[in-house]
Amino acid sequence: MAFQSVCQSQEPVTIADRLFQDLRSSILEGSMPAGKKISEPELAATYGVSRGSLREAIGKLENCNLVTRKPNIGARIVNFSIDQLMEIYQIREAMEGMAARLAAKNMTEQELLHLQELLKRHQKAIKEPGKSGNSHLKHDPDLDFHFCVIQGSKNERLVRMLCQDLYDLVRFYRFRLNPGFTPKALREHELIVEAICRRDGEMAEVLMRHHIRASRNRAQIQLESMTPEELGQREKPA
Amino acid sequence: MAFQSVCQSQEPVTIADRLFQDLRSSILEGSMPAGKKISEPELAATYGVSRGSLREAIGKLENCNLVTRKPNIGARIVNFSIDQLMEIYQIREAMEGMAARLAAKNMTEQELLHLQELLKRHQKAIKEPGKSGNSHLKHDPDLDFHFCVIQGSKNERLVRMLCQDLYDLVRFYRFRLNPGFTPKALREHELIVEAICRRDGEMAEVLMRHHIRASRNRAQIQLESMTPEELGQREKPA
DNA sequence: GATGGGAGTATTGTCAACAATTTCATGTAA
DNA sequence: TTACATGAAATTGTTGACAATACTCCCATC
Repeated sequence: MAFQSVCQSQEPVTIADRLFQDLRSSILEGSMPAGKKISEPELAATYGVSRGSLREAIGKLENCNLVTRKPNIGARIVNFSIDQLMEIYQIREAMEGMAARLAAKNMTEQELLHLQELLKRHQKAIKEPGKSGNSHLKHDPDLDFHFCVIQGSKNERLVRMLCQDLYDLVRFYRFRLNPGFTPKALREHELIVEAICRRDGEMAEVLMRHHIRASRNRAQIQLESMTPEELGQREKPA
Repeated sequence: MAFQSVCQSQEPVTIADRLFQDLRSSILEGSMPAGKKISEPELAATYGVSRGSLREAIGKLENCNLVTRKPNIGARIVNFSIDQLMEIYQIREAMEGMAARLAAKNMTEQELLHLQELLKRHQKAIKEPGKSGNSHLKHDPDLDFHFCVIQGSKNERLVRMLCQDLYDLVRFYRFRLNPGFTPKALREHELIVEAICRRDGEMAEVLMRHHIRASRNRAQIQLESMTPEELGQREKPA
């Protein structure tokens, strides 16, 4: 049960849908330069579709916060700053804290087993650093864990808001960072799972918030030591 | 500084924008029946625009969670259940709790004065119940208060997520409810403002979460005593 | 040399027609 | 009577052309 497969499960039935998913992947993977202006005629020609379909796809990307649009001017790939990333961490702290609280209350026994299973795999993976060299690019264990907890909240809208809208942005940035999945982070995951399994929602929320704050600090330290080039900030300001 | 004027400030420059805002108001005010299917040719004719522009507006409404769309089938005005409203309260509890914490840290002295000013007006208004008969329909003091705090968080994305995406749904439902602005709620507001003015973020968050939980309970009690007709659930299921 | 205006180009917004899909109604067979 | 197949009507998805707006480059003026 991969992260992507559940959150973005509906396969494209319409041209605009397929375009949307293709463009979304390209943006998240970084093959479309951050901050670059989108030329509608050019992109439409590249993908061999009409401008109308492309515009609809761009509209969806705008909803995902992956592009910004100005009337009569055009759309740009997002290129958000470290400050904006920190804003997202604050929001995640609040929402995922709540998700952990709800998960402790609402997860089924089967889901608890699945979560513990996941944790064991991560524990094993982190002891064998050979294989997990760059596999995090396609399958991030940290995201898998968070997604599992979020799903467990059983709050449909919370799941949508986090997985669809917010985590795209997380992945957008994470792709440009080193894997944030350290032994320390794993230990935090373990404590969260323990609290959830005890059905201790209060503690699960506290621990999840602590974990996300810690991740935030780790990311901030890492980011501040990087140059703009390393960050892939190949923006082309207007 | 009205709620609407700040959160949805940009005036329509394009036909699709104007359409979007018109439709959004119609849906929130209830003049478009909840759950009703949208007929593209019919609506386009009503507003005297092409289907293309209408479809773009519908796309924006979908992003605001005010309509749902299925490929090759069409769009429907949302008609969400009490359970879904409760989900939204949970999300608000988490996000606005964080907003209150941040507001205590980041609000300027001037903003604090404005907030206290607002509170005084509400205190006065609640003592003179004559005038505030149904004025809450257009200018809800409770929403004004919450908006003021959210703005004070200085977290741009948090503001957008709450004001643009989530509060539309709150207003959608609130329009069908009695005014939730009771003396009890006002007292809760007072306590929150006190904490924010003391720059006590921890306490502000606790109080805000308590307030939203209490609002949730008040709404739930009220909703459970209402018939589907009173709720305006004039849905026309597929 | 810098600034402002204006024609020309390119891009975005809008529209109406065409294609694909779904829905509804009718008729037939079990 | 019910169930299913079939075809017509309506609706949505897609496209290319036209209109409106923004950008660019050049030239005149200060």
